[in-house]
Amino acid sequence: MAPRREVSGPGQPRRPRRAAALPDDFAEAVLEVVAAIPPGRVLSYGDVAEYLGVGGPRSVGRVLSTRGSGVPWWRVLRADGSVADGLQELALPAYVAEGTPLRAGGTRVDMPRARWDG
DNA sequence: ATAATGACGTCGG
DNA sequence: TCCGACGCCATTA
Repeated sequence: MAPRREVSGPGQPRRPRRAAALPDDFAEAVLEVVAAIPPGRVLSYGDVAEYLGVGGPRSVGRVLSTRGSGVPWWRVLRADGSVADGLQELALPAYVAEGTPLRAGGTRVDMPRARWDG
């Protein structure tokens, strides 16, 4: 089936322009899932990876880091409900605004209650 | 090709 | 509950 791989054609755009060799497919899938998380709910990086069935938590984190802009990235955090340092300043207020269940202290999300069952 | 790094996860103390 | 160590996956030096 098929011809594939016409390497002789100079027209192949290729696009290894820069990094992000993560298949756009994967990146799009991640962004899609994140965008689907309703306000007040969250998912861990591992949850997203497990949901997609490929890659790992770190891969998901990389996608959000590189192409995270445009989606509610704060709804994806660590499995223990903590947020990467540097993002708390932006994420915590968002949780309060969305009514996301927080643990005592208000520095971590109450995962058992806030985890989205997509 | 190997080592180091990162928006992670799990285990042991 | 807090901290450190090791494992995973993909990218970069």
